[in-house]
Amino acid sequence: MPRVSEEHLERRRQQILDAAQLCFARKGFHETSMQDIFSESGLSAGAVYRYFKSKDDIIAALATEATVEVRTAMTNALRSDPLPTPAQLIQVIAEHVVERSGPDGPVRLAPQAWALALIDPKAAEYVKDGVRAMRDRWHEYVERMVEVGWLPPDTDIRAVATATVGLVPGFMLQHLIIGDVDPETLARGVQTLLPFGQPTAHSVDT
Amino acid sequence: MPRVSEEHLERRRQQILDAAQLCFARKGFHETSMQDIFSESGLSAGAVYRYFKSKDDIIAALATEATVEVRTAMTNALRSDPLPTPAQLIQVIAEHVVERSGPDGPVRLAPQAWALALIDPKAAEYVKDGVRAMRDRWHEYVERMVEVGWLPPDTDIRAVATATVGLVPGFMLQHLIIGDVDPETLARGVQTLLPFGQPTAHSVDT
Amino acid sequence: MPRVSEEHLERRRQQILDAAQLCFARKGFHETSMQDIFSESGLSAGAVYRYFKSKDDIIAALATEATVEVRTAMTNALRSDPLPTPAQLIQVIAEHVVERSGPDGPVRLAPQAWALALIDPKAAEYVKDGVRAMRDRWHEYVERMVEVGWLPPDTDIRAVATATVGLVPGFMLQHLIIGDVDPETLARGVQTLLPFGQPTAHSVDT
Amino acid sequence: MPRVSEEHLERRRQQILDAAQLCFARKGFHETSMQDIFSESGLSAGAVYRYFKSKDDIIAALATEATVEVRTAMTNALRSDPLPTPAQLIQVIAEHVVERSGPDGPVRLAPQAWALALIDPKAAEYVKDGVRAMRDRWHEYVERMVEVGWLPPDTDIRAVATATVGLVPGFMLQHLIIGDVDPETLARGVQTLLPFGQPTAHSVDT
DNA sequence: CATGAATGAGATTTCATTCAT
DNA sequence: AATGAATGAAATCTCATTCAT
Repeated sequence: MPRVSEEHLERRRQQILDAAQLCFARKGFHETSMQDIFSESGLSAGAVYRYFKSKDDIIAALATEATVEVRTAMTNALRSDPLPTPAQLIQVIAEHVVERSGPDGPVRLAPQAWALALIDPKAAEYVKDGVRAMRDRWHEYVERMVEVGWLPPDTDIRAVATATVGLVPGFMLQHLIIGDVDPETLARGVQTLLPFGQPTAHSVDT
Repeated sequence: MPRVSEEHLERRRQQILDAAQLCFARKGFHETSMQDIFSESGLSAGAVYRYFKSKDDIIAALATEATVEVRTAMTNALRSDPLPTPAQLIQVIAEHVVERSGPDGPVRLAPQAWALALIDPKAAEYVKDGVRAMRDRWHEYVERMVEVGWLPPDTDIRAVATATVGLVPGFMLQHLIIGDVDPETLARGVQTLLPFGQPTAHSVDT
Repeated sequence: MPRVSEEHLERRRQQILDAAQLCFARKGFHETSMQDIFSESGLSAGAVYRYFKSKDDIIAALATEATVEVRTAMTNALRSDPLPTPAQLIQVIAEHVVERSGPDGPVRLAPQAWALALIDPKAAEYVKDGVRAMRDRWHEYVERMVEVGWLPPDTDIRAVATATVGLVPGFMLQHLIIGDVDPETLARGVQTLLPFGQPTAHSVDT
Repeated sequence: MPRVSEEHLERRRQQILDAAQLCFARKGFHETSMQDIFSESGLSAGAVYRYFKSKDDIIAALATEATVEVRTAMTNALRSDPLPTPAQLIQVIAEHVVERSGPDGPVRLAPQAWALALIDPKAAEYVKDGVRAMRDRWHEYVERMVEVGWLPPDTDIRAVATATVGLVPGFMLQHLIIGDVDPETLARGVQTLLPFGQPTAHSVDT
């Protein structure tokens, strides 16, 4: 079936990634055998290995993508005008997370990628990039918080970004592992702590 | 009626767990072979299997313990008098995390346990307990924040706990994966966001 | 009725054999994959399989050729007039061997063909032919040795040919595997043992 | 079955080597699968891999041994008193070769080892050692030939050893591949060429 | 005539676990 | 109680070959 279109090749590649994502989300990187991926994709061993050099290659491709959409959602949200409050921002992100957290959802790969990064130096590279990218978004957001006067001009922006970056994995873990949290609750909690954009903010505190 | 003392048995058991923890911290649950544990512990296969029914049993024992000390540290801190500010509290916890995050440290097991929980229902049970226990501590702390007037009486305590619980895994991931954060920075960020116990709190906001 | 010329077909065939010979000389029959041959020849799988039914076919074609040139050299030398001494003959052959023993040289296929012949009955056929052809040359040479009076008339020609035939593989193995022998040394050794054509021959022996 | 005797371990090791030798002699290194060795030895995969790190390890162990007995036979023969004639010596060796050349005989591994040495640098090491050891024996023999006056005092011993060393592989190849030669014929041929210890030696030549 | 994507059997090796000693 | 030899299923990956285009 040679001399196929570029598009055909890309479709095959995606077919494999889709199958692998389902398998990984269900069984994890290690417990998923290549045979699982062959079966799920409907392709033969040789076919899969034509598109990916190794299982690690497939994992790398997916682990890199796992949180891309969530980050994109965050980027869009934080750049909207007027600046969303922290509660609004986190709610948008949390909703994206929930949407992609079903039994087969790509978000389930994120904790596995974190675990992998502690073990495998190759994986550490790209997982590090992902986490850093997330923190960069928060950094940008905190800058804008300063701009609009929600935080003082002398704010240590990096320090604040470091603190806030935990909101997303914190929600992911609670959602994926315990499963009893929802974006609204999270947003309400954040609004209570960071009552920007509300007249009653921290009134007790004064 | 055993020939050896109860104490001897307990010591052997701990010997195995210590060895396994080092191995797991270095290579992860899956990449660590039982042989690795035999070698590290200096015991034979038969000996290890006398104390633990299976590899999963060892993982369960360790994954349960992984964050126990960090939680204890948190419990102690939040019950001290006067109530620590969020920044003080998180700094104490983060310092405990850092201390236990060396190349062999038990904290490295936590992300692996999270990943495992998504895959293995048995593991999900005890990991869930661990995460819930952490959230319960935050719940208790938020209650006290209300008591001392840092948050309004009608605060949705559960929602705020849900939000704050991410601070610790957020820091752990940044520390373990990227490695460029420290407790002081985190505390400063938290102090900026939640400026309790400081006269200048959110003054920009009014 | 082919669309392309006979010459084109032959050229393609040779192109494949040339590529395969390089691969086989470098990596051996088994370690060379068909993909290696595709790459080296610049042809596609389909193209190669149009000219050769199987990998074994290519091996057969090359293993047959491997020592043809060396045998031709021997034939020419032994038929020259006057009859070369054994030392002269072996030196000519050894020089041909050395010339064809570089990293990619066809002589490197010979030991592989011998090994293959012990395993594969098909290969045994043509390798047997090659070895027999070599022995026939020696047979012819020994006949001429008798003719010129270097060996007695009642010489068991076949027995002598059997003995001498080892000189070439013996040199090949030492040259290919150890690499510290040269045609001159070999010739000197032969001249010492079989001092024909020299006045000092076996003077110790008389 | 632990805490077994040293002897038991050695027996197991030999059991594996014996099985592997049969397999390799019959099918060659590559065509023999590890499964073949498991079956032939009656051991499980795990058992075999306890004693040998890899298939290459087994090959190395056997390829090293393949010609040891033949070399020992040669050593014994050449050191006997009085010095055997070349014909006597080669006949003894050839008989040893024939005895060990049956369908399962270890001598069948020698050509395979030669072929392997051209491809695999690891194998080249030990095969080189084997070939060199063989040449050293011939070197020793040629020295003694000089001592007893069969060759002149100014003989280039190394050159002569280089020439004679081919007698054994030459016979092996003819015997293994064509199968129509026998030690007596070979000895007769050598006697004709190197007529030491006989009154009629090279009489034609004078 | 030529392409090269696809096949799928089969190769080597590892590993958790058992149990005779 | 302790040993460690043995098991054998399963994992990843390769490769000669085919055939639709």
